[in-house]
Amino acid sequence: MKTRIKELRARNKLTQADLASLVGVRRETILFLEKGKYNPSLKLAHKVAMALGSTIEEVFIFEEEDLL
Amino acid sequence: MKTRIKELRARNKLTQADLASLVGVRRETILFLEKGKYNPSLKLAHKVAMALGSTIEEVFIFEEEDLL
DNA sequence: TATTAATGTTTTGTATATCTAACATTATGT
DNA sequence: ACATAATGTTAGATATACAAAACATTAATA
Repeated sequence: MKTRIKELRARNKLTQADLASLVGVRRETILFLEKGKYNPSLKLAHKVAMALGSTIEEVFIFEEEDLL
Repeated sequence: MKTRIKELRARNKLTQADLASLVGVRRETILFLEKGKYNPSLKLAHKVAMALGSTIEEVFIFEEEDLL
C-alpha cells in the first residue's frame, strides 16, 4: 500500500518524529508506514489522517492487490 | 470502535458468512468487527467497505477515545 | 567542515488481529 | 414442532503491527 504521508507531512512541516508524537507511536512506525512496509490498524490510520488534516482515503492509496 | 456493518449488511442482504467470503476472512472475524471487538487492519477495513458499497469513514465510527 | 537534525536500518520482544475448529443459541421456514 | 440457517461464544495457534533500543546514513545549518 502506498501513502501520501511524506507529502502531507512536508506540507504541514512535520518531521517523522513530530507526527509520531502527535499520533502516539514511535518514529520508526511512521517511517515504516510511509514506505508502505506495513498495513496499519484502522485506528492508527485514522489518527495519522487526522494529524495530517486529511482523511484515510486521501492519505492511504489502495491498490488492486489490496482487494485480493 | 462502533460500526455500521450490521446495518449495511442487511441493506445489501448479506449474511456474515457472505460478507466474510467476499472479503476473504472467516465469519467470526466479521462478527467480531461488527461488535467492535477489534480494530481491523486498514486493508481489511477497506475491503469490508468496498464489499458493502461504502467507504471506510461511513462504515466505521471513530470515537474520541480513538484519538488517545 | 564540523555539528546537529532528520531519516533509515536492524534486532528482539510483546500484544493482538486473524485463523481454525467446535459447540451453543437464536431466528426462519416448512 | 422440527429442521436448517444465521448468529454468537470460546479456546488455542499463528502471523504481524508496533515497541524499544541501538546504530548508520543523509540533509541541513552555523
